[in-house]
Amino acid sequence: MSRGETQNTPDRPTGRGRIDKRRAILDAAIRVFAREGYAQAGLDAIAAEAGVAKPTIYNHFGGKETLFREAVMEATQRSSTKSLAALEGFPTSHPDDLRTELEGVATRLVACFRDENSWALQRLLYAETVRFPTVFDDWRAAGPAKVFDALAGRLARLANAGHLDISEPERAAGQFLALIADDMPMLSALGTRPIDDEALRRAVESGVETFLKAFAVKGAKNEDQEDKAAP
Amino acid sequence: MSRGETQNTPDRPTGRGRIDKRRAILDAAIRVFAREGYAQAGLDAIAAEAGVAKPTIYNHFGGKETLFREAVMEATQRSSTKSLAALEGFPTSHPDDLRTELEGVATRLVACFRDENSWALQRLLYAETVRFPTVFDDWRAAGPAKVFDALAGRLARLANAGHLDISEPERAAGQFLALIADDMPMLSALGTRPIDDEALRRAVESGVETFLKAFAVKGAKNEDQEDKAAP
Amino acid sequence: MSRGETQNTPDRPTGRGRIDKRRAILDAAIRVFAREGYAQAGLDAIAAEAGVAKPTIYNHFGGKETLFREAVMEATQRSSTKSLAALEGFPTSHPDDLRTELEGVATRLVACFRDENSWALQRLLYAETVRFPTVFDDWRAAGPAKVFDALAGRLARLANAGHLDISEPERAAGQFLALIADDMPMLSALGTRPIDDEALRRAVESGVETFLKAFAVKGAKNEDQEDKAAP
Amino acid sequence: MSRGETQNTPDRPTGRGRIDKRRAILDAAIRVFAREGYAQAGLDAIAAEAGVAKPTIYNHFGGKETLFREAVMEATQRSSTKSLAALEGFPTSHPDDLRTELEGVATRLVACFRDENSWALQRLLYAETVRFPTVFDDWRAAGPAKVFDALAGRLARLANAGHLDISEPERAAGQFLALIADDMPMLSALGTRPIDDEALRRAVESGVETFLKAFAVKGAKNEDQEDKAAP
DNA sequence: AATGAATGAGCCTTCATTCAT
DNA sequence: TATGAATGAAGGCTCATTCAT
Repeated sequence: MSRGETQNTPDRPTGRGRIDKRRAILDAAIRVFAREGYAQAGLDAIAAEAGVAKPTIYNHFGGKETLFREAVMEATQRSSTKSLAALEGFPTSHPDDLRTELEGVATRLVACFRDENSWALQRLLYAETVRFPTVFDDWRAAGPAKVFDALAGRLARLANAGHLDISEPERAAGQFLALIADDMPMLSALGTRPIDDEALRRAVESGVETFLKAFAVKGAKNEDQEDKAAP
Repeated sequence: MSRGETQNTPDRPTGRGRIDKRRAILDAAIRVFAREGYAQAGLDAIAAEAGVAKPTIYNHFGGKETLFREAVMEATQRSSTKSLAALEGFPTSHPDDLRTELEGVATRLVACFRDENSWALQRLLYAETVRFPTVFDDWRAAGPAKVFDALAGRLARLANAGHLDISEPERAAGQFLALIADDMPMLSALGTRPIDDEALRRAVESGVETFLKAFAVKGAKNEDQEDKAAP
Repeated sequence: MSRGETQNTPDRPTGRGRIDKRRAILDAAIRVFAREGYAQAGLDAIAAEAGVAKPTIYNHFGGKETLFREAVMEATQRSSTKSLAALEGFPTSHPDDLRTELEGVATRLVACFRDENSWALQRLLYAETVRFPTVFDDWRAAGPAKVFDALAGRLARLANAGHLDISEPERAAGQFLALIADDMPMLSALGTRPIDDEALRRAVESGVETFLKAFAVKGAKNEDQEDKAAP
Repeated sequence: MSRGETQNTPDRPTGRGRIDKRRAILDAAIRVFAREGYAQAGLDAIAAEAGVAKPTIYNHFGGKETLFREAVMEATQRSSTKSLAALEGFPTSHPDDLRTELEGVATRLVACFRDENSWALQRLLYAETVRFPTVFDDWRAAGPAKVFDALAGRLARLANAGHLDISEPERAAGQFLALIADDMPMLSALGTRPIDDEALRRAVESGVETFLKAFAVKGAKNEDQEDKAAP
């Protein structure tokens, strides 16, 4: 429903089969592209993994490049939806414990970023933006930009409500993301190895800590800066 | 030291040709690999761009994979050397104006990161770490790890001297880098488009600002926190 | 039997192309392999001679080695069939004139051996048994072994009927073949030059003569040993 | 001394080194050609096995083809010399026991034929006579023809002395060789596997037996045809 | 709509040969 | 003389794409 194209009469089994094949091809394509890269990925492998014949891919997508673009956008949709969901409920209407709330979003976001699908996109984009510049733009608009805007908006709301001392919400959003997630590529070898959960948790916690030290409202009563708050 | 790199003896043509060709091949290889990716890069193109015959590449490197590894490490070396040089002289023995000094290193580091060579490495690593896991480890050890350690050491020295309030220097180094450089991939479309100088300057400045708000020594006399210093 | 060989249904173009191409490739392959040897033979040449594109060879045979094996076995099959046919009708139920009969089979067999196809196999096997030992075993089992056994059986029958004085039929079969065909490699420069028909005829005749001198039943009435039979 | 070319002053160590290298190259060449075949054999491998640099081969032989020709002829010389030596002393001046004498030569000849060097020649000639017709002629003249003639001459002498009943000595020589050696290719898989000694011995013995049955002088007193000689 | 078969183009690699020392 | 270095040519194999069914 979110991104269907034709899907005219879902009750017709004919249409279903076609949809199913299209979906199977896209799924196989993302996997193979992520595993092999664009140039190395073979349509043979994709066709085999999708359980269809090679020409069927051409019937549906016209060629390798279009398949790549559509597969990337499909994965972007999935990834973006998850990330936006991670922002739901933040901030609460009464952000009593801001640190806990920030750690909550941060943890949920990081959980999205560490998803295999997300890394696959990351690697494919780094690898192929030179050859397919528009893919990057489409990805940014459908993925990171949405998340970024949503986060900035929420931070702005918190600032307006006097819970944070932020003058440029977009800058703050970027720095928040940087502080909680910039370690991940190194921790996971660019997404190719499992991340140590504990190390990741500490990095997130520490990122939030730094963010709060920089943007917390000074003299606020509900902050847990007991270690530095002198009477 | 046995087989130096530069070895400036232009009077002896013997052996020079070999060194020159090797170097020409490595240079061409990085360019072509960065432009096309590992799988898509053709040894034909590399040979042509290096001005040598294809078998010469095999005489020197044995094959495509080894050439890739050596080219990456060569570029890593260059990149790492530049970045380490950017850290030279930081901090000065008397860091009177810490903000200015931090902006200095940040600006110099960011200048390194925006270098075409650096982006090429970044893209190649994201693209090929799945296939060549050891390349990632070698790169990290010879590049980012060195810069990271050097920066962490310098921050630790500043903290020990009472100029910064840092408990975990390595964490602070990571967050410093994140704050000043995390924007770059998006600003430059993963290194494929020229960065807006002014936008980059503001991002660096803002990153340093946030870093200082989080790690500056509270109540210090030489800090320029006049905007927040309450009377 | 599931996928027959000839399957004469020229009205159904479906699938015929496949069979035809496969056959054309095998034919071309034997020719080129025989002419150039395994290593020197190029798949380009085979494809051109077969009138197909190079990848078609890979679709059908998977690679050069498999193509070689199948081409050799195909030629072996053809050769073996011919040789076995040459043994048909020998001996007749009433071998009145044994010399004439032996000269008949000998002549027919030698005609098989001098076939270009047979020489091609011979040369390929001598050349490549070092590299492909199993090819030799397969060839022997499908070719010479069959002919040899058939001949030995027929000689045994003649011996049992009292027409020849043979104690070891297999040995006699080998010696018969040696006597009638051992000259051929030298006469034809290992199959690379046309054999002088008259020389070959005399060699066969002489071989049979010697065979008979060694294995004819002494004192038999229907032998034409009038020249040596002393009163 | 037999086939030296330059070899002006063998006392000069300079000349010795040259001779040694030439010889080392020839030895390596025969080995590699025999093992790999002409097309597959690499000059790299030959140079490495000979312990010289590749251009040295060109200095000595001019190219791959000439090296092949000379290596083959060198091996032919060796093989031919051995085979001729096997004929020495046959027949003795008083051939009392002809069977034993024939089995002696046969055994000695077969021992030559089963030599690795001899098989290498055989395989190379079968493989390359199509491409190098003159090599075959040179080989035949320097090798088999000599042996054949020598054997035919000796058989003729025996016939003239009344010890054998042979009208065409050359034909008899060919048939003798065929009878004692025609089994060898099959027994040894064209020289690629060790021959069963006992099987070979029986084949030789049986070949001589057949030869004698065909060419022994009838009614001779010193023949061991006790099984057939009726009083 | 889906597929088996076929293909033109291209790539990695190897090799016989030559050049300059 | 002997060699390290370089190269033009060619070979085996793969792949994205199309045709006919």
